[in-house]
Amino acid sequence: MQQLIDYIEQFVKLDSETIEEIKKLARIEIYAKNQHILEQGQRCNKLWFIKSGMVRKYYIHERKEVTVWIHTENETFTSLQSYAQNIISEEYLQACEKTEVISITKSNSEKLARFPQIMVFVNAMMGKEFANIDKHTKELNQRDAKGKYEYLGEIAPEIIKRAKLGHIASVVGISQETLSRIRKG
Amino acid sequence: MQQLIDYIEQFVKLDSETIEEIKKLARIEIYAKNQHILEQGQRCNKLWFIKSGMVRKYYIHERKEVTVWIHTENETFTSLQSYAQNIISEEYLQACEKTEVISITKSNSEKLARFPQIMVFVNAMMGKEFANIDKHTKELNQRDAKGKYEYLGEIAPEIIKRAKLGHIASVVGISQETLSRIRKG
DNA sequence: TCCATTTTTTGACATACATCAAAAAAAAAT
DNA sequence: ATTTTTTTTTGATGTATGTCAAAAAATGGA
Repeated sequence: MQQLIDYIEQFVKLDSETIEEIKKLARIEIYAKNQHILEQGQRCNKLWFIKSGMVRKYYIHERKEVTVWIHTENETFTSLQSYAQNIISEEYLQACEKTEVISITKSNSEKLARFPQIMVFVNAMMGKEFANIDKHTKELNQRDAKGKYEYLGEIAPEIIKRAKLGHIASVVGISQETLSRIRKG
Repeated sequence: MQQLIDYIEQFVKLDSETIEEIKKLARIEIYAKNQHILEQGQRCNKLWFIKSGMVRKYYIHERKEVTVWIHTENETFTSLQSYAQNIISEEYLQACEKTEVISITKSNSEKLARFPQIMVFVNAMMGKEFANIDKHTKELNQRDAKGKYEYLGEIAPEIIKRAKLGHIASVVGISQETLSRIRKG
């Protein structure tokens, strides 16, 4: 649990009461390699923080998987559309490796909302996340296949190192074969 | 000003005190065709709502303009990276037509934050905006040039009708020539 | 109304990348 | 250790779309 506290404290200092409350409301979950954390059609009512492992977010388009993003240690994730709007998810969340996460349910996170520090954290995190997505989308659009791959390497080296070729290719929107050729040189 | 009130009330009912405060803190601004509302390098400290007209958000990449989005009546806009993180903007905001907007400065919007209804509105709007960008990015990536154009037509018919060819092409990430050919049939 | 500027269209051409299929390599299972 | 399955690599081929350049059309000003 300490890892999550440390993560939050990068954004905002927490007092002990708030820390206690977080500890009370958060849960540890463990997923095996390839196990799904969330499946398409389910309602996503949790936020997760990765203690260890790797999680892939993807959806199916015309019978093919499209990997949206891959998260690693000390990152948070959720299926945002589903979580924020309480609709069923179009996305799957899947552990790529044996993965240990800390989860907070939506109703528990709403209990935390009365702690002002938590709201500051949530807003800061959302703002940062939003700005990042915005930036990455622009960067990827402007580059050719090699450039896309290299850009991903800059902003997310862990993905490049640990994820499978096909998943990486899908994240940046190129074919697996093209990525294989790029890697050769 | 009533237009903005109506817009907010789509998300949340406002009491008269809150309405008065909004009226006090918001300002009307008028921009001529092609006039810039924000330039690259400036800090963006306002949120805007369009009463009438059309606003283009773009940035320069390798000496060429890349149009990010085009907003029309009854929409809000800002340069989010700059506004949220208080950094200088990489984006320009430009009126495509004679445009009338309602603006609220960041410091004034922070004054409004003590009205709970306003916070509900801001969160709902941000969540919706976030989910939209997420969705549109995915949709556009999956389609060919014609499909991209048609998708834009579905989600933003006003853009298709009123914006210039080159700007529309840039929004969906295809060349102006290709879009011209698509339109021919 | 005519001229100047901007925007759109058209044509010719080049190429980056997807796709399909099959081989090779790596990982997992027995 | 062998076999099976999964993942990655390699080769051959096709095509959608970008780019460049010039003409046509539309727009706006004087």
